[in-house]
Amino acid sequence: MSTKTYRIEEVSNITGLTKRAIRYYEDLNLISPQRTESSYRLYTDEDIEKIKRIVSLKESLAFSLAEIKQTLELDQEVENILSAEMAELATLNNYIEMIKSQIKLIGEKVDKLKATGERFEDLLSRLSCLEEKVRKEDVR
Amino acid sequence: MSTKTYRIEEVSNITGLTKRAIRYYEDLNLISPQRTESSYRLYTDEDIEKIKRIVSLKESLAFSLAEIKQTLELDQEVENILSAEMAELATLNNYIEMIKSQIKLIGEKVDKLKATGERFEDLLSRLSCLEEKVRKEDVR
DNA sequence: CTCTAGCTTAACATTAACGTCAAGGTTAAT
DNA sequence: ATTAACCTTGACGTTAATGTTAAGCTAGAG
Repeated sequence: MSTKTYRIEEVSNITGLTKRAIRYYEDLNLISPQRTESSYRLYTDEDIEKIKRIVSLKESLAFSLAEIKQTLELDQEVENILSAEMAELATLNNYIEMIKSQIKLIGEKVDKLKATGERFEDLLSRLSCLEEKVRKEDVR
Repeated sequence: MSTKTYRIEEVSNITGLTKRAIRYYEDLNLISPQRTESSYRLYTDEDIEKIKRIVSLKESLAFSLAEIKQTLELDQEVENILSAEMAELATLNNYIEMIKSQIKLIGEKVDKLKATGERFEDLLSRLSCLEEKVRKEDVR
């Protein structure tokens, strides 16, 4: 068994979270790394996996109001262009790129959410199996 | 044209937002309802549609850290049950229901995100048409 | 006309999720 | 043994997105 452990800075680099955020998650009892005698936090690969799951769930956070505003504005601007049926080529291509990146972003969020959903689908089917089994034994 | 207007409380009931939130969105320039002479806010059906879009985008917000924690805990508890391969029927069915509701919730968020995505897909294809058209005219 | 319910702005409060010091202990290389 | 580069725990600051309270107009029912 690989018993390698990591200190917080390394974990920060691996997960993309700040050290502050990682400690904060510990305050919230999302994670509970071991400690050295001098109370340095030591993270295992398991801890890191858990943190990665947290990050994935967090990243599927969709929109702050500021982002919603931008989204609606982009929408509106494009609608204006479309109804005017004219614009410079450069402008058009600009907007096309912006919309493409929006679509990509949304797609990524959808994927992450779906991954979480599938995880639960899996748990559900396994639980259902167990339930059936237990039910039969109870009858017996 | 239906010129019906609504006062803020009505809008609150229709959209499920608090009056405070609705006013706050106005501060952020997400909406700009008309005003009566005595500066009462008057919302049109269009305003309400816009607010509904905002709500939809907001609801696709996936998880706060508190929710993430619950999600991970549920996951863990189910894993424990599964690995122990035993539990009372009532307990099992409880967890099955909890997981089902998680799955449903995630499905709803995915749907809302997808709706937003499709909206942009539509804009993109219309923009691309226009771009092509403009490009041809430019060449001419 | 009056009263109540609803509207307004303004201002301060709160919660989540961190950022940013500060003061001091630890580790490891030189 | 020293020093730089880590780590620790506070504690206070910040931003977004509201909640709450207050003080004072307004609209509509009776």
